[in-house]
Amino acid sequence: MSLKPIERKSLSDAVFDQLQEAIVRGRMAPGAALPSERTLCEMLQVNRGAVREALKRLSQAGLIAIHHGGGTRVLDFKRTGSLHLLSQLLYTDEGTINLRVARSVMEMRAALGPDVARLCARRASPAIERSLGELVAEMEAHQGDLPALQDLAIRFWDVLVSGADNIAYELAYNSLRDTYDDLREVLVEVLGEELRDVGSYRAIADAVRRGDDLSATHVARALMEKGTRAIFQVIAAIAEDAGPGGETPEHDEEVS
Amino acid sequence: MSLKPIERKSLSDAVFDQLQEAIVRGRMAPGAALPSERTLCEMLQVNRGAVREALKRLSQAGLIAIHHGGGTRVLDFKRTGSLHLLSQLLYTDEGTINLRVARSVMEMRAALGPDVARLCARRASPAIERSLGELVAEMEAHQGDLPALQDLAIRFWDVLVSGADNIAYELAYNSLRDTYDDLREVLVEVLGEELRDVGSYRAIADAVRRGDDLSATHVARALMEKGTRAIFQVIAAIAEDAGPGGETPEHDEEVS
DNA sequence: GTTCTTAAGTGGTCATACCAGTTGACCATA
DNA sequence: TATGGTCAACTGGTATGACCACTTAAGAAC
Repeated sequence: MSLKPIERKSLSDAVFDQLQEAIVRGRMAPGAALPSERTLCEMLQVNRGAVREALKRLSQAGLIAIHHGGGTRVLDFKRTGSLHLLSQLLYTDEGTINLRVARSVMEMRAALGPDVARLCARRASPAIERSLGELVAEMEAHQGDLPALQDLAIRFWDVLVSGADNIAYELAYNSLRDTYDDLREVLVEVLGEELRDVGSYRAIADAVRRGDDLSATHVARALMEKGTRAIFQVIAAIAEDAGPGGETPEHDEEVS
Repeated sequence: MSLKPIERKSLSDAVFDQLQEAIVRGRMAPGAALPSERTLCEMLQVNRGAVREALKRLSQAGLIAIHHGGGTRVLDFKRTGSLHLLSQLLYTDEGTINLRVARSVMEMRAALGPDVARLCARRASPAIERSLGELVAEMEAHQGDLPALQDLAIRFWDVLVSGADNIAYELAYNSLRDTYDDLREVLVEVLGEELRDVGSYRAIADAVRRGDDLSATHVARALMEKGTRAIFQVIAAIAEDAGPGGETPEHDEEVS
């Protein structure tokens, strides 16, 4: 039997989640004033410390602005938020996936992936090259086992990103991977063609070993285009289903 | 006369800053145990609430992991941190600029910029198109005034990013812009050639209006390459200065 | 040795008091 | 009218002490 660890949540975490959800979902518009800390205590039935811890976190996340003596207001997270918000934005109130967010993630992946491969080919250390080779070998040993390939592909990119020696890419990748992780089961089939293309992963690993940045870039681009195309087809199909009229989702379309 | 607002800092902010600095600078290695909350109170001479608020924030930022009853440990922020850390990483202990971080930011800018232009050309609303046109007109009216051009260029990208209708790009851009803002004075000269190229901004705005995504992409790429090349020359020169041996900084080189 | 118990230490929660900054109404003065 | 002063009523910020919940490891019991 497979049991999951019990997930515990501190009070301040619960307060944070509730407020973050309200803000990110737009139930509290930018500029709106939050209730005072003491009022929140009453509404949420917790002590002030828990509320303050939550508010401080929201402030740091760029969701609210706290002013000593002057109240607390909601910010426009699209202007002040950071990438880690992606995983919060991915799901809608009803638990369905927000297609616009999913599309955004795939687009960013497609834009950064080739450049990650390029930089890795230029800068990778022997240790990185070896790791990539081992991962590809494992992929070749798991042809057909899609979930295993997905897992290996993620680890492949973990290594590739760290080999690119670009801290901005590493940090951005952390957020993208978090979001992608939430979509794993959904995407394993959609991205099947990309995941099964072990030859391309091999080609990237080889290009990195040779220091052939041009080749690494092109292979990576072609590889990611497979997945991107597949995703966009799915999105278009759902959008068509929900309301015909355009090839892209005009508003927040969803999929369960 | 130009007076700046007095900057105040709450105790928990001060605690947060001190700990974040220690972690990000590597003075506390990943896996190391933090002192207990009560110990930190004594060391920092503040009450426990302030310490807890700071620790909660560090936890959310992916810098530490708090375990109820089991202590608090430092995480590897390169694996768990988010993009907003960039602005913290930009400066070294001595207040000099970390060239590897600066290079990372410029590389990410160069990778995302053209795709932002592409998506904006595909999806921009008439309001966005008009904003871009107005900004370019202002640029043309300020030829030669480099600081003004820099300001307008930032606003140009603000609009372009929001027009791309990609939430991931918007959030990532927030962090990049924060980091870039810290470098404004330093970069205004280095990026002079890029900033003076108002024709390219005009071309992008026009391409967006026409919905010509291909043209928008190419012009944006060419535009950013000017700046990227300039930056890399400066970095190479400094690296050469500090210690000859390679065209890229081998370790954390710095510039005041 | 293995298992259980227990004490010490950790983070989590709570209540209360008071300090510090902001706001707006009101008033005095020029 | 307009400027500045005063004050009361908010707001968030800090402090303290107590207790609860959980983890860990040392020691006792088998």
